[in-house]
Amino acid sequence: MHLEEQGQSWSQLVVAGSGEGARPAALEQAVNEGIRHHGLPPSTRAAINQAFGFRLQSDIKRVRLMPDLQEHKDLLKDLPEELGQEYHSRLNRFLVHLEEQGQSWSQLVPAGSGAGARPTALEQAVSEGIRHHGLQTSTRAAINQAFGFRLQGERVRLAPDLQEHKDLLKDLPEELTQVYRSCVNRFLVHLEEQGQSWSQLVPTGSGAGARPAALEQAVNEGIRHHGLQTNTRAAINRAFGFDLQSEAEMRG
DNA sequence: ACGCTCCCGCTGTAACTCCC
DNA sequence: GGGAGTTACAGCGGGAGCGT
Repeated sequence: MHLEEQGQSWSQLVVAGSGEGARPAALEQAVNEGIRHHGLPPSTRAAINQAFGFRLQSDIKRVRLMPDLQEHKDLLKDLPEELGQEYHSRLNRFLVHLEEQGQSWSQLVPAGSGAGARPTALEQAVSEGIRHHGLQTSTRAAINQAFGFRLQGERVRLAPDLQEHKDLLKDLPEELTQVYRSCVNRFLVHLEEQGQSWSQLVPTGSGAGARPAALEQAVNEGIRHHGLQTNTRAAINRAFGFDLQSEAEMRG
């Protein structure tokens, strides 16, 4: 019925003969739009997949969920039982990440590494993944807990160079917690590394409740692609009374 | 429509390290 | 020693997928 309301028909969207395992692009788009914008129930996609044996997927960006390498599958299977589901998930993500980088666990971890070990190649891969590829900070904790390793994070101490940014830090509200100060600090440093500055992104006079678009984009990019802590957005909102939103919120 | 599970992102506090 | 700054961690909530 939704299709007809849109002036469309099934045969326009699905190439004749599409069968088991097919993924008709036009149909996928129509289904996803119907769900997103026209109030179709989210299960519509699953229903169509079941009915026709298709493999339609959601249009939100999804990463591959399971590792391909047998070695990695085995690793996941043999994790200690008491490891929480959350850490299991982080580890899963990390192994997928490794494969995307063309690497594997056994390349990074010398055979026989046991409790207390600190395999350098692994440590580096984890830190890089966290800093540059959007892995969660708790990935390190997950690996440490699962294998008894003692991986550490990289320490950088940086302060902004621009006077503008130094002034900004000096004038943060007193009640702002240290964690949030740190996040704002890191963000300003990040901006400078990108050749940008606060005043380029934030229109003068932006006050409580504002949502400067350029700033929002810079923050979300920094979090997703440059390893800024996820608190950074919250920190900036607290510090300046802004109402920046996450990519997830904007999707929804 | 609803329940359940899995997976993931967001937030804020706890616990740590660094440096004067 | 203590303040400033950083990282680890836990809890929460929500989307997706699947079944009923």
